[in-house]
Amino acid sequence: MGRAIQARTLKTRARLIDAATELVAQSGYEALRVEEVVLRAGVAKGTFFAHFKDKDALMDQLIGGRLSAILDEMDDGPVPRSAAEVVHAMRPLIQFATSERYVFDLILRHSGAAAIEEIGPIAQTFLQQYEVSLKWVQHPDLRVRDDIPPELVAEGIGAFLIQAASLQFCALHASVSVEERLLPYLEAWFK
Amino acid sequence: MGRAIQARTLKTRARLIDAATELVAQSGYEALRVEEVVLRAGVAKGTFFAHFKDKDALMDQLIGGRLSAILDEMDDGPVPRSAAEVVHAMRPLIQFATSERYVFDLILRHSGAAAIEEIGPIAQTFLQQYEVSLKWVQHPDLRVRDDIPPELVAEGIGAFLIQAASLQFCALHASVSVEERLLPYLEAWFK
DNA sequence: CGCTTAAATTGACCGCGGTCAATAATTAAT
DNA sequence: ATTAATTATTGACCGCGGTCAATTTAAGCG
Repeated sequence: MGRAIQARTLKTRARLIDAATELVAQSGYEALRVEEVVLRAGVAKGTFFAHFKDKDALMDQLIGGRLSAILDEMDDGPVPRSAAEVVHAMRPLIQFATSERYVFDLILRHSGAAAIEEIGPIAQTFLQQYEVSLKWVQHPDLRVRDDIPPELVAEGIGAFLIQAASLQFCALHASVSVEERLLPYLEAWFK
Repeated sequence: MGRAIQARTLKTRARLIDAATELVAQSGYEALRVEEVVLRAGVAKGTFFAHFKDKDALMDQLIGGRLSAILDEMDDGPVPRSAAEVVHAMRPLIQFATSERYVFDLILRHSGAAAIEEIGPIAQTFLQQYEVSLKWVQHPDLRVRDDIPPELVAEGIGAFLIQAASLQFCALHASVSVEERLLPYLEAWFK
C-alpha cells in the first residue's frame, strides 16, 4: 500500500485541467499544445506527464467529460417516441462529436480499451450510450421491430451514429445533414 | 501548363514505395519511420515530402492498395447466399483492417475526404465496399428483407463492419470473434 | 552546344510530444 | 527535531514528423 495522495498533487492536477479547459475554450481541441498548458498552469513540462500518461489521456478526460454530461442530459430527458424524435434527442451528442475532425478521430481512437483496467472516460461513454439507447428501445412508447432483440437495436444505433457522423466529414455526402442521414437508418429498426 | 513528369521522378517515387513496403513487411505499419524509408531508398528526407504530402499520405497509398486488392478478390468471387457466407467472404477484409490497431485507426481517419479532389486510396475503398455490398444485396441468390431499400442495406453492412472491427479492440468484447459478432447484425437484414 | 527556366533534390533546422536522472517537498517514525 | 523513505517537480534532452532556402539536375530553345 502506498501513501495517501498529497493535497499538492490534486491542486496541480486541477490547475492543469483548468488551464487546458480555458485554452480549448479559446482555440479548440486540435490547437491545444502541452507547452501552453504547462505555461498557463505554471508548472514544468515533466509535471504534465507525471499526471497524464500522454496528451491523449488529457483529451480523453476533457472530451469524455463533455460527452458524459451530454448523455446525462439525454438520459434525464423524455423517452423519444419515434425515429425522428430519437434523432432529435441525439442532436447535441452528434453536434459535439462532429464539432472538430480532431475530436471525432480522438473519440473513435478511444472508443475501445486494450484492457479492462484501461477503460477511459470516452470508452465509458460508449457503454453509457448503449444503456440510454437500450432504455429507449425497451420503453413501450417507442415502437421498435419486435423481430430484432432490443440489445442488437441499441448496438445498431451506436453503429449508425458513428456512420452518420463520419459521413459528415466526407465531401461526397456533405450536402445532407447528419440528422437527415441518420433518420432512414433508424427507421429501418422501427415498425 | 507545366512540363512532363521526369523519368527520374517516377524512379524516386517507386524507390520510396518499395523501401516502405519492405520495411512494413519486416516490422509492420506502426513501426515505420520516414527516416528509415529515405535511408533505404537512398534519398534525402526532404525528397520524401516532395513526393508525399505527409507520412499519412504514404500510409494511405500502402494500406489503400492492400484494401483495394482484397475487395477486388471479393468482387471476383461468388456472390454469398446467406448472412454467414457474407461474413465469411468479408473475412480477409476484416483480417487486414484489424491486423494492427494503427492500421484500423488510419483507415477510419481516411474514410472520408474533406474535399472531392482529395479522395485518397482508402476513401476509394469505402465506395468500392459499398458497390460490392450493393451488388450482393441486389443479387437474387441473397435473400434480403424487401422492406428496406438495398442501398440502405449496403450502407448498413459498412457500418456494421466498422462496429464489429472496432469492438475487436475492446477488452469488454474481446472474447467474441469479429465473425461471430458481425453475424447477428447481418441476420437482422435478412429474411 | 550554351543559355534559360522549370522541376527535383538536399540537409540543416524547427515544433512539439514525450523521457529521465537529479532535485525538492512531504510524510511517517524515532 | 532529526532522519529516512516516498512522492512530486524540474528542465535539459531526445525522437521524429515536417519545412524551406539553397543547390543540382533535366528539359526546351535558338
